[in-house]
Amino acid sequence: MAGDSRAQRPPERTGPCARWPADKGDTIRQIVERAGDKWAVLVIGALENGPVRYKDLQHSVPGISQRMLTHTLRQLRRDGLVTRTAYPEVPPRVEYALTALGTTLLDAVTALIDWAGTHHDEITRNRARFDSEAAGR
Amino acid sequence: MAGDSRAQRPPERTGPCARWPADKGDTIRQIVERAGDKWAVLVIGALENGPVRYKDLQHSVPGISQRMLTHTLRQLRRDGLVTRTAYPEVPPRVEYALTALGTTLLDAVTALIDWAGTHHDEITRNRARFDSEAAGR
DNA sequence: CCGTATCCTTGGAGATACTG
DNA sequence: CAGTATCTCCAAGGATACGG
Repeated sequence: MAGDSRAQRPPERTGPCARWPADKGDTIRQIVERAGDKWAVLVIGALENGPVRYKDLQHSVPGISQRMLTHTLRQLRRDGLVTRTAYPEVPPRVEYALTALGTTLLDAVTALIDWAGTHHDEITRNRARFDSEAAGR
Repeated sequence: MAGDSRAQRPPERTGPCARWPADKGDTIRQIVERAGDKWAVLVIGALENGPVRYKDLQHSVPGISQRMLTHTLRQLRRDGLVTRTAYPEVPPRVEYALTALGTTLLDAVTALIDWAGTHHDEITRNRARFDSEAAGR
């Protein structure tokens, strides 16, 4: 009916894809993407062995800018993955640490990194082959 | 006069952070980021139960654009995670399927999704608390 | 039906300077 | 020392139209 020439942008949500819980889908995606976020993963990794100060984090995660460090820490705090503790001293000292929840995420991410490490060579070979076939052929 | 007014992006690599293998670091990161890539994960999930045609993938992954579907499939093929099979018929038919390697990645990603599902409520609560504290206070 | 090529918008992310 | 505010740039991603 009503021949809508141009399907008017159905506000279709990400949709019931395959297997995941559709209701929580949005949040789940955000969380998974956090695990794929370069800076978030690096920061979490840097906190592995206990509390670290802001400044030290900048050194532990070399390429990161202040902006991104602050931003990432805020996200992680918001999700309850890290805690922030400010000591009322001079000079000011602030320490960040993983929560229990954060530690479990680190474990999950570590599993993924292990997978990547295990198949690293195979994937590199696959890419080389694919590229040469695409180019040369 | 070589006036590089603006420090020209030192090609500083991501650097020896924390714990991962520094040599393979770059590739590892790319692979992990693939697991955090929304579309890649959704496409892989859609391929879980055997080969799927291009057109059907568009429906299985609702929000995706042709551009991104094609692009994602190309990446996944390049890494050797999916295969492409074109049947010389009319109308043309092309099927994509997970490789053995792709299946193992799906497992790893599924673990992460499970983690997200398990802690979904807790994280949602954390966020709500954080936001209300930040705003109200 | 299966893609590729093109245009265009948006926000992610770096550099810099300033405040508590 | 620990952050915030502001500017800018670029590339990821959506819409669209066309080619095989």
